[in-house]
Amino acid sequence: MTITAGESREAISSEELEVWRMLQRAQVRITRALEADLLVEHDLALASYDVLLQLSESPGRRLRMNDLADRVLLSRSGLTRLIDRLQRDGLVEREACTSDARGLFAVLTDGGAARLAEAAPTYLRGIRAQFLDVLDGDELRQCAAMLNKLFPDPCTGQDSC
Amino acid sequence: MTITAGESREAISSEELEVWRMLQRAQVRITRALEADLLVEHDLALASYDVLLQLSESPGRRLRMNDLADRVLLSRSGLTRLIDRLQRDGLVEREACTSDARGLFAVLTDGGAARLAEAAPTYLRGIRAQFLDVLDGDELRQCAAMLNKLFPDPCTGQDSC
DNA sequence: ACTGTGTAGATGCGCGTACAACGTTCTAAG
DNA sequence: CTTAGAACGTTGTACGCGCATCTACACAGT
Repeated sequence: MTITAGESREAISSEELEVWRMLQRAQVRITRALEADLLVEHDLALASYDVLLQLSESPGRRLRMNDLADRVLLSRSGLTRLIDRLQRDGLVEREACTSDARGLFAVLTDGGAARLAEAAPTYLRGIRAQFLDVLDGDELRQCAAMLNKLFPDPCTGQDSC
Repeated sequence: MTITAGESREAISSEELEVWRMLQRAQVRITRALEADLLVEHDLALASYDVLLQLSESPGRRLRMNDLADRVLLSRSGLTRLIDRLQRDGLVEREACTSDARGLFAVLTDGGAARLAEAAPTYLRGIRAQFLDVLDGDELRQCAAMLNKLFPDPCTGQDSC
């Protein structure tokens, strides 16, 4: 393997690989535990919870489908189906966009807000148990710093309408 | 919506929540980029790569289905189907366990090892680009320390036979 | 108004996964 | 030896996701 100036051409040590593997395992493990709790206690998938949460934090409890898809890390088609289900369950409604006939808002209903409020304690408890409680303040700060480098700032959402 | 819809012992600050969310986003992002590369360049899913890798690192290039399922973070049925596919493609073979007629080994074939060797550079390059290169040595050490707390003792695999 | 390019969502389809149930085999108690 | 229960792996089934595709609409240039 050729070595040029710059670190990116160096071989990867087994320690580095191990860090990566542990990261994967930890993330999957935490996410599954969290989702299982939500599913058992509130019959709510993690993706659904995220959608409800994003909507609840948005002005007017509404978001364009496109913007929402970006925030929830879901494909457009995936979001369409998920909103279908949430709408069927009465947690969300679709509303046309007056200034752009292509656009559609997903709007959180009162029922959806209530359901979110119900589930929030479970969610927060899970995060604390699986993640936050395990780390101290310094570690959390270090973690935040690393994440900022890993995930610069893609979410400059532009809302139209 | 406020954070404490229900009562937790200690409130979770929005910074903490934000760290968790970024962790989720970063992990999904990295994993998808990695999988996309593997798929495009070698027509190999990430889960398949992991199976091949685990087998290649195991004595005799073989592992019991159950042990393998644990290491790859897959359900038993999921692993059955995945091994079906890998076997169909000639990358893996099934072999009976002589001392336990219930048991089955998944065995890496020469073709599977070759395919793994082919794909490894892509995998390693992806990890470097998405993860390792972004962090410096200190950060990597901090990350390892945190992960050890989050995921105390992952792989205490006991091989039978 | 007309046409071409781009964007917003929805839909057909195939794939991969998990859950539950099943058959087979191992193990221990009687 | 017999039998109950656990463990291993596979199969039926349903579900969620993404890709490619489609329709409807927007906006610019002519």
